[in-house]
Amino acid sequence: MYRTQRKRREYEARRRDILEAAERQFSRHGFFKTSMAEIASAAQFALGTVYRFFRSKEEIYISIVEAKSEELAALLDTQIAMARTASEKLATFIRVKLEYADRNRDFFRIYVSEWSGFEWTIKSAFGERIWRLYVRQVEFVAGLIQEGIRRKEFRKVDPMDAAFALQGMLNSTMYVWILQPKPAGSLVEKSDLIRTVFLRGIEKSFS
Amino acid sequence: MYRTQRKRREYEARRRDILEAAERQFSRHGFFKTSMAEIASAAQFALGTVYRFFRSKEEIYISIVEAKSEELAALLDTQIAMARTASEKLATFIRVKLEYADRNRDFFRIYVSEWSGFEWTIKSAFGERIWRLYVRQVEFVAGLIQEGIRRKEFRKVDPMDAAFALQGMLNSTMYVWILQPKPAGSLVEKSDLIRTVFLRGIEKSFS
Amino acid sequence: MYRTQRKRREYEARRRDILEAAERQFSRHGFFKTSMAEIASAAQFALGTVYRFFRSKEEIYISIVEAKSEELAALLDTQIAMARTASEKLATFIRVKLEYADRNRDFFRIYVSEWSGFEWTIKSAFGERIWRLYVRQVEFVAGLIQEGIRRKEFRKVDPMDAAFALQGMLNSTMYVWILQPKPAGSLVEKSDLIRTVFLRGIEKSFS
Amino acid sequence: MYRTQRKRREYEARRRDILEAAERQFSRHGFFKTSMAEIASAAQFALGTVYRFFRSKEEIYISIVEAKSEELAALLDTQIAMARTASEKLATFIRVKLEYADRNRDFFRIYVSEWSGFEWTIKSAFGERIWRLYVRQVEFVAGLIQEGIRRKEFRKVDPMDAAFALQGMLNSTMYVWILQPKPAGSLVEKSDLIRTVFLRGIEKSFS
DNA sequence: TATGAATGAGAGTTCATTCAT
DNA sequence: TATGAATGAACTCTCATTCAT
Repeated sequence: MYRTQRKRREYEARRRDILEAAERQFSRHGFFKTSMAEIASAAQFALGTVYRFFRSKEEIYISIVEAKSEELAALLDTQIAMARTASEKLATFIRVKLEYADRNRDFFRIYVSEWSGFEWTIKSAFGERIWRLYVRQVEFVAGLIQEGIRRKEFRKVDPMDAAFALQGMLNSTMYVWILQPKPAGSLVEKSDLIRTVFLRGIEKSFS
Repeated sequence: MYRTQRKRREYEARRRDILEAAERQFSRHGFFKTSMAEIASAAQFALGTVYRFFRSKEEIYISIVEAKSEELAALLDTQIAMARTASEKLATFIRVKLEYADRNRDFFRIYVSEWSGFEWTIKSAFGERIWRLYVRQVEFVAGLIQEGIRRKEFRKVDPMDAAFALQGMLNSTMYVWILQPKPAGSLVEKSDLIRTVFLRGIEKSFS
Repeated sequence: MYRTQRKRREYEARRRDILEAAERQFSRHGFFKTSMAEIASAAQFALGTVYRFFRSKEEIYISIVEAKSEELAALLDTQIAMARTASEKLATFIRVKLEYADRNRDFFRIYVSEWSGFEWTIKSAFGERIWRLYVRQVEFVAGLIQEGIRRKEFRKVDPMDAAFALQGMLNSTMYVWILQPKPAGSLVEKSDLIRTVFLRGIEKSFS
Repeated sequence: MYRTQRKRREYEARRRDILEAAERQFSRHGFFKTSMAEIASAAQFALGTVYRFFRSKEEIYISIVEAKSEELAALLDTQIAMARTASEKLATFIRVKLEYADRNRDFFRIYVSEWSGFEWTIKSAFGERIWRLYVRQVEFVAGLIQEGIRRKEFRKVDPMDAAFALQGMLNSTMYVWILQPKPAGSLVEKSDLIRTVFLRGIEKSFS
């Protein structure tokens, strides 16, 4: 039993090593220009070993996106639970997402791609899984907006449309920051602007 | 001279044919999954002929982006010139860009990629040209915002940050619309939401 | 038109070159141990060039079998047409097939495999095409036997069973001869035995 | 001593388990398309364990052929010893071999390959061992024919040539039967035809 | 100028075999 | 002794680019 446990832990550790190496390579050269040989070598494994953990390159890519999405989702759940009003919840969402991107710069190189220009080049089954993850997050935001409308905090807007717009502001902001070779200052600094613009945009009255 | 002119016109026509064919293919299968043979065949040219007009596949890709960017820039210049206040100018910007995306759905499959997840997979020299095009448009918007601040229409926000945020809202909205297999309704319908949210977000007082 | 004709001829010539090289390699090392790189190199072409002519390795294999099968079938038709009695026709069949094997030793290394141990390792679609070719030849022989029975030359035997048995005698004989590193004497010499044994086996009376 | 004996028995049992599993897999997917992992898993052993019993995949393949050959040889010896005339002995040979194939359909998928199209794909040393097994059986039959000639039962034919021809008839018949997805009737039924044809072919006078 | 056959580096993936546990 | 994770050479196939015609 102990032995099985230990084996399992080691397996998970190796799997994580590969994912981290792949994340690094993908973020540097993109999905298509990163070869399995590069990933293996960056993870300090033989090529064949990588295939013990992942069926294909696409499987690696999607595993990265899924893992990070779940981590972020958990983070959001915890933090947002502590906010009262819908406005506060949205403000928390904005801040936590930007903080997370700040700490996971490599990954967000890919995550931004998640919702743009990537998935139709990948076998549709995979593309779909990623798209679903994205939509889930947007729906989560739409729920917060909906709640705010019900509570008369926000004006009557289409929650999904507004949620997509907010995601766009965040992603665009993140993207700009990510592309800068030497990012000047932290990404979190930008959260003020986005919060102010978006909340003023949908709130009924202003503080 | 006349003959040279005609030749030049024919050359340009062929070049455009190839770009249009490539645009179609790229938008369907993505940059990496589109082969030069496909482009040539879609443009009704021999493979070798394509190479008489473009040095490489990347050259084609960037040429598409440049051509469309210029077309859109020209359109924006004309239309915005007719607006008075900064608010009106931004509203025009939002409307014209969405209208243009509406009419160029194929291209925007790629254009959205322009500012996300694509360019670092392409030789940096090319990536840079595309990035510059993007920044130029953002600077154009930042200029409009700057002007609004000067005229006391807008609150004091960082013009570039605000401009990037607006681009993000637009791109995100476009992206969602583009991904729908059968786009329900026109993209222009969404311009109301974006205009309201963004302008309310940065305006000093509200109409 | 002339140019097209010439191109076509050159295309066919290259195609034949590849088939001949592949035949040589297959017969030496077997289907699975022969790599496309080997075939290309033996045919004096670059690896990619081979793929201009054949979609896959299996496509090459089946093309060889088909080409030879057709050649042999044509030969049999011509020669058998000149025989009168069913016995003479069967004798001709035996002789022509052995002569053909004598002249196409390399190929028959593969052809014998055609009806043994090979096809279930190959994608069934291909296996089927080969199996059909084999059955067609057996049916041809069964037709000759049937005719002999009708003419009262042969005893009443199941024509297909008898035809399979004859093919077996021929293939086995061929196989033995093929496997000998330095074949002692010609294969045709063996046709006397097979003819005598088989015809005595099914004829009503004996000359 | 007892303990050693038991160990030996267990060793042999494991070895046999592996051979049986391999036989099943080979007959289903062919030699090359069967992986060692499949064999191990089918035999309910770990991959590494298989290598404790057999040096290589080829070693397994040849071991199967050898085991079956010996089993068949023993069977033939016993049964043929009970026959008197050479004709009867040959008839017994035909019947026993077909019966054996009937009971060992899986194996004969491979055994037919034994004498066709397979061995030159395998390292020659192995191919030779198999070839020797085959020749030994043919020589056995040739001996029976020789005896028949000496006893004036058969006409003067080349015993080896005739033996190869008989093997061919048998193998071809077996092959056809094996390839049928749902074998109609038993293989033994076909022995009448082969016996009649072959014996009439070589006998001096007819019963 | 236009062509498209030829090229070959490089991709993703498999699997027989080894060896530390 | 039994295990199965690790290995990496070898495979089939793709496609951007070149260049003789």
